[in-house]
Amino acid sequence: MSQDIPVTGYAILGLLTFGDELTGYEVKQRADITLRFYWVAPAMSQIYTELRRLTDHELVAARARHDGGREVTTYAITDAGQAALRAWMDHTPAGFPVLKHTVLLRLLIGHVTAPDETRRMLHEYVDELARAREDLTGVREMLRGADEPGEPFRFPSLVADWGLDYFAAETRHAQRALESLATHGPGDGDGETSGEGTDSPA
Amino acid sequence: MSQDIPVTGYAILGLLTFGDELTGYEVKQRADITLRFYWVAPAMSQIYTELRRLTDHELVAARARHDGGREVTTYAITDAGQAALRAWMDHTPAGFPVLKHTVLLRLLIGHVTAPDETRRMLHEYVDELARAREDLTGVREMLRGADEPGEPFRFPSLVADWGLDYFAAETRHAQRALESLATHGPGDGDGETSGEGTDSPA
DNA sequence: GCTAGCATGTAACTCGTTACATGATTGT
DNA sequence: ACAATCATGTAACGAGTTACATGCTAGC
Repeated sequence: MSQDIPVTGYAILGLLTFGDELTGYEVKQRADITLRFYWVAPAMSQIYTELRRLTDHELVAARARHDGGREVTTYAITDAGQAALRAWMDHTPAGFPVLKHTVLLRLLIGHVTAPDETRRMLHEYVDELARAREDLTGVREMLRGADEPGEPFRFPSLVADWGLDYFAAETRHAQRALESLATHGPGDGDGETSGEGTDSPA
Repeated sequence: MSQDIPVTGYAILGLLTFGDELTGYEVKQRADITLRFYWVAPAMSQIYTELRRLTDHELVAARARHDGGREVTTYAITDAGQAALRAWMDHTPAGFPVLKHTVLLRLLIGHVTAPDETRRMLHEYVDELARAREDLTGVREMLRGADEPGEPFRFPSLVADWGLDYFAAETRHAQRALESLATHGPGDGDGETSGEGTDSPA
């Protein structure tokens, strides 16, 4: 029944399972600190579109509130919404994650540009990874105190830890690539060519 | 000049920098073994659309051939295409990779379903990762013999190694999550709760 | 008085997908 | 002969983006 909800719709529905009743604006804020790391940070307009669709399907209930004199609409998940979310979790395959890795895409065709350019790109990526780790660490800290089994932020904490490990791993991979590129920089051609690119890390 | 080419267009352009002149069909095959792991595996129709656009911009040259009696069109990158690709590499930021991680998305809201369901999902993910590693290992083997600095598959090899490490890391992360979930399975509540979720892997 | 943040939407557009349609060639 | 693979496209559609438009409230 009603299979026509995009994944982002379920993601938003999921954000509404953590207790509170949120405005579209607040949903966006939550998405920006959680979803953005391993799903997407949907545009505001997309949030409202999705909330509209979920309301039409009666998976969320919209309620008009008065915050001061201003009209705001808050959204809460309904019982039907809980059921639909669970059905989606249990009966549709998760599928394999999709990586749109712009850095790896460019590294793949590194031969079309100067080595320095590629190294610069990798260094920038390492810097951005550091920033991402800081941000996610901040989020992780916010979850402390309610991250034990049975507590509300148990799963978000699991995911945040996974994400932090992922960023750490990416940093290592980028650094390894940089090392591999550094041994053949400008005015540098010899040294042992046999034993540094095949660490066999598995 | 002519900034209106989507990233997938540049990706295809990049595939054409490895020497040969390819048909749309062959581009698709190349994309399926390389791009699919860290970018996308574009649909055939998308490949043709993109080749059409690149031809219009004169970044690739289409040539009608006769393979037997059948008309086939092969595409080769032009000098302008080389220049455009290099300009894109050097003057547009790579940006941060986007992860559409369906497994993590579902893990985030693990509290809406049964623990067994979440564990099943993670086990399936581990299985799929194993298959992906096999596939990518096969690709990696094909690159051997031309993966030294200066050789054509140097960068693709770097990327394949990165990808293999990434899959290995994901497998570890999934297994860690499984362990963390297993300690509180049905009819199982003790064991040490203090020293297994905070390995601090950095 | 002004700016920044809160709050909600519409319109145009692009990328990319699935479904459909066609036909030739090669191997069994 | 028949199926699988090679090869090329069109059409409809969907998800998500940017740009635009509006207005309120709180703090400086």
